[in-house]
Amino acid sequence: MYSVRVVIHIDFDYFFAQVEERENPRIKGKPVVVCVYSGRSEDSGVVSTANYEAREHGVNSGIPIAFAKRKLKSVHAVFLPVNHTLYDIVSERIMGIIRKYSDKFEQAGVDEAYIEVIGRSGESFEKARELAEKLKEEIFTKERITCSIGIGPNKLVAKIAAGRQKPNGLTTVTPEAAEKFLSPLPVRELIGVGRKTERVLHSIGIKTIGDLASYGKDKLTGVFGSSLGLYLHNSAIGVDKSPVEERRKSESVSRISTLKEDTRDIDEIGKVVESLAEEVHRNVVEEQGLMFKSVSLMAVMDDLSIASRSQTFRNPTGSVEAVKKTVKVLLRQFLDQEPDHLVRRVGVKISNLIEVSGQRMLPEFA
DNA sequence: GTATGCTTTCGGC
DNA sequence: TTACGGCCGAAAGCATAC
Repeated sequence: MYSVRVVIHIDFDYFFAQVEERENPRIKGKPVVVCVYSGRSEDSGVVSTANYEAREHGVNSGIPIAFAKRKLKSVHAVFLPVNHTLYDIVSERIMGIIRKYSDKFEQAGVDEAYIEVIGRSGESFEKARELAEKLKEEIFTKERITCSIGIGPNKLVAKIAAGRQKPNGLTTVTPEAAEKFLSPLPVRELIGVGRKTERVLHSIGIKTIGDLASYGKDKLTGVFGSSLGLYLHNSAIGVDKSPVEERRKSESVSRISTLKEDTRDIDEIGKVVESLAEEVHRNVVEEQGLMFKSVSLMAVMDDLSIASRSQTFRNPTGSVEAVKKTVKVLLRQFLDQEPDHLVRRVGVKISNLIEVSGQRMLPEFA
């Protein structure tokens, strides 16, 4: 029985743009910008991922494409549309390599994974580092993709470690070093600390993870309650017992699309919503063989404000009609409740996914 | 008072 | 002129239960 775990977090560097560089090495060295074009006009849309050359010019994820083009006007930059099919294939191949190095494996998104390597590294962080070096090398040799790796005693420390040296980095934090490693970092780096919690922490003089660690467990539970308080205290001292475990591909499936123009015409929006409903249903029920309990409608208004409405059923269902009917009801409600804005983008989400124990569903119930 | 579960919003990539 | 995706899980806010 090992009491010390060795957890490795692997994060593929600027993944989408790096895959594009790999597919066409001639673009390497130039700024590469992978874009999501919305189709509304020539350059409408945003930047998904940019390589480091583009980032030097201030081009980062999420900025409008037109903005990025302006910033890169004077240099020879490459703008490409996203190609998710390609990135998924490359991701799966790399995940396959990572899995070979692991005793426990957990994928965390398309470009991230955790592994636990206890048996192979014999509790030695030195050995884990050698393993990680080999892993990086195999990924690069076979797939021509670099990644940044963090090694730590748990997922929390490994993940933060991986973020310290990018791109193509490798950072090891031993259990003894964990607390000192975390202590200067801002509390916001911890999972569980969002804007609101950060503000509360700041108000009681806690800015860094070190401040949090020395604040005292009891005082902390006094402020945040025993559950969150204890969680924060443990995180601050580098303690995280959450297991590395294989998980379902995702907890929810959603599709969103940008309307041809801003509108509040319920029939116009309804048509789009219906086809999104069919898409998410196909993915969840037909492709993944799951049932679900919740259906949500999401909307982005003309001022880019975001709103959503959802409904949870008492029992799981696999019915496409249930999805279509629910989103239409939610859409009608939503338009009544938001009289002041036009709708720019609209989306449908299915969540609360339920495994259907091996049984194939009868078509009449699907 | 705290835990739990649901809904909505936030924020990272 | 000022530009603006598509996902996902985390965080926050609230209601209810114990």
